[in-house]
Formats: sequence, C-alpha cells, structure tokens
Amino acid sequence: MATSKLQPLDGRRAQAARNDDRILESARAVFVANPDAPIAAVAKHAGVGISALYRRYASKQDLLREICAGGLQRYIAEVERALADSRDPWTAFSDFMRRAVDADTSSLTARLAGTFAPTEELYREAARAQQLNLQLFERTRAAGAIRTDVEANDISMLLEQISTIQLGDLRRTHELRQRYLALALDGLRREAETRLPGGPPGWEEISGRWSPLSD
Amino acid sequence: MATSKLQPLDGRRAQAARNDDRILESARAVFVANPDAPIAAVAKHAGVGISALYRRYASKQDLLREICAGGLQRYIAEVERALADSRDPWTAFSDFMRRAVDADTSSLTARLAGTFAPTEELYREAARAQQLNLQLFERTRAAGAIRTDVEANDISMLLEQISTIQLGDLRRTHELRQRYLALALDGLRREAETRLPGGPPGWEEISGRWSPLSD
DNA sequence: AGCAGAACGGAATGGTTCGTTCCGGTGTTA
DNA sequence: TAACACCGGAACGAACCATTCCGTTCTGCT
Repeated sequence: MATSKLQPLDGRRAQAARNDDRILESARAVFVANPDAPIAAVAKHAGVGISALYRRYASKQDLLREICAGGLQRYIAEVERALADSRDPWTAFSDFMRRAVDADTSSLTARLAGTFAPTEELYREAARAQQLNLQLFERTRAAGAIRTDVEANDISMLLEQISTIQLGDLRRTHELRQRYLALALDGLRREAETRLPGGPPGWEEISGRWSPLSD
Repeated sequence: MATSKLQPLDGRRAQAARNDDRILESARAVFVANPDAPIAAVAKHAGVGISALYRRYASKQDLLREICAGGLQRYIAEVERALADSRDPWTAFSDFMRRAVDADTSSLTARLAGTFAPTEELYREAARAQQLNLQLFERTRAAGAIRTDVEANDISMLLEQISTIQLGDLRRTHELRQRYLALALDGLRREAETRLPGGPPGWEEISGRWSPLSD
C-alpha cells in the first residue's frame, strides 16, 4: 500500500493516488449538487471509469458515508476553530457561520440524510458536532450577542435552510447564501419585542431523519 | 355533464364530484411532501384507483400543472388580500407572510419547478404574482418598515427557504416554519449597520428554473 | 327487467434508470 | 516477458413508474 519511496511517484501508483482525491472531490461536488445523482455522474465528473470508483468503495452507500463523514469532520474542525477564536464571541461566531456556509457541510449532513444507513461512528461524530455546536452557541449567547429566545438547534436549522439555496452557478449560489446568512445573522443578534413562536427543534427531531427512510 | 338538479346528488355522479376534490387535495398533499412521488401514491392517499386519476388528467404533468396553477392562484389571492388590507403596512405585510407560509404555496411553485413544462398561462400567472408581490413589498418598504437593502425578490427567496423546512409531522413542520418566519421577519424589519452582501436575485434567475431540466 | 355507458380498481405492460459486475486492455514491476 | 494493479466502459438485472387495459359495479332510462 504505502510506497516507501518519497519520490514524485510517476507511474500507475501516482495516478491512482491522485484519483483517490479526484474521486472524493467529485463525489462531494456531484452529490452536494444533487443528492441522488447516479454513480456514473461522479465517475464522469472525475474523468474516470466506473470501476475506478468500485475499486475504492464497495458500494454507493460506502461512498456516501465517506463523504458524509468528511463533511462532519470538516464541520467539527470549524467549530473547534471558532471555540479557539479569542476575539469577541459574536465575531468568532459569525465568522464561523460564514465558513460553515461556504464549506457547505450542511448540504452533506442534511440533504443526504436517509439515503444511506449511518454507522455507529457517524452517529457519535454527529453527536460530538452537536455538542461543540452547543458550546459555541452558549458562549456567544452568554456574551449577550444573541437574542435569548433562540436555541442552539435553531442554528443547525438555519444552516440547513441556507444550504438549500441553489440558484445559477456555484459562484452565484455562494454569494446568495452569504446574503441570506447575513440577513439571518442580523436577525439573531438583537432582542426583539416579540418572542419566537413554537419551540426549537430537539436533537431527536434533527437526527431522527438519518436512519430509516419510511415515507 | 352538469346535472340540472339541485338535489343532494347521491349516486355515481356525486361520488365522482366528491372524488374530484379528494384527488386534488391528495395530490397537493402528496406532492408537497415529496415532489417526485409516484402517481400511485396520490391514488392511494385519495383512497381511489389509478384510473380515477387518469379519467381526470391526461398525464402526470397535467395534474402537476393543475396543482401548481392552483397554488399560484392561492398565492395571488393572498397578496391581493394583503394589498387591500388597510391596517399599517407592516402588519398587513407580516400577516401576509404568515398566511403564505401556512398555505405552502412556495413548496408548490418552487419545489415542483422543472418537473413539468409550464404553460404560457402559467408563466403569465407567475409574472402577475411577481408583479403584485413587488407592489406589496414596495408599499411596505416605502412606509419605512423594511430595511432598505432588501429587495422584493428576496422575499420570494425567503419564502422558498422556509418552505424547505420539513421535520416531524405536519403540525410540527408548520410550527417550525412559523418560528423561522418570525425570526426572518424580525431580521427584515430594522435597518442594520452593515449592508447585505451580493445582490438580490433577478426575476430571470428565479423563474429560470421552470422550463427545461438540464442538470 | 334490461341495456348503454359512466366511473372505477387494480393488474399488466413497456420503457427507463441505476447499482453492480465483468471482460478485455494497458502500463508497471520484477 | 510474466504476473499484476488499475482502468474504461459495456452488459446485466432489478426496481420503479407512467400509462394502458380489462373486467366489474352502479345509474339512469326505457
């Protein structure tokens, strides 16, 4: 597996190693754009054959799981980065939100929900993300930067909503998402004279969509 | 066709007339929940056979178009009602938004986009809705009730975003939608110190998703 | 009483869309 | 040059679905 040579790696091996990345990136791009795209679309986007995919992943579900896990890790990394941010809480928080929207991780974790059976590990990672999320949120709210009738899970919902925006090309889509994120952030910031109706979603509600697909 | 009798209408005819409604309602419910549900799902939900559907609509597209047109008319009706509302502009506007979210018309017009070829008439109706929408929006903004860097098309986008929320049963979903609408409305209301990034979507951008489906 | 046909239910049909497998090829390495 | 890792993409088989078709039931009318 691991070639012990540190040389540029030309031949087949190098090509294969490069393909590893191309395939993962393509899969991300394709599935984010269209959660139930066929495997063939991923291969095409990556410029490889179908067998190049099946050499690496035993099934479509495996690939999906991998992508999802990657997104989750990315998300976790961003939250941790925000928690380590020593600037004022609101700045750290809002910067985090902008990064989260750009990274498009909610598209992965939310829009792919139900299309594959989650691993135990995936569940744990999701719970951990949730956990960190809560920490960041509470810190920000404790600093008086967020209206008091909003809860941590509302943040996840907002990110999901924003991730559904899809208009025009990639650039425009990202631009619009940042636009509505900015609007949402302005709404989060200050206290309002009326309390929000309904309760925030519970963790079971949010994570409940993951396992079975019983329409 | 039209039975000239004004009596309760018992027999086959009455049943059929009742089915007309049941089928339309079911189709709405089913397709709003899942835009690419099979025709059979609608039949099942309505408690009728498939042929009862095909007797009324020549094809799935026809049914879809019908549903969509209905949603658009409902939307138009609500905007007109808001325009006729003589209370202060913000109250009229925010009430309208709440009604629009409850009526779930954005789910129809937006999430069904691309699944059928729109009629000329549908286009016209959509343009008309857009037109009225603009009127209502400008009136509200002119009254100083909406931050100045938001545009009319932003409203459509917000409604779309909210219509993507789908969690738990119908009741809970509506509750949550109202929650995030309230948050969004609070964000729309007051001027902020920073201007929104990016530009609002253009009408071509929004309506462009309707005709061909070229993924 | 009996018939024409409206309105249906639901099985059968035919086409399409995929996930997955398989069958050569092509460099690479030893 | 023989064994092999990697691939491209055609072929296969299952699933899914819109639409059609056929047999049945119920109604209104003669």
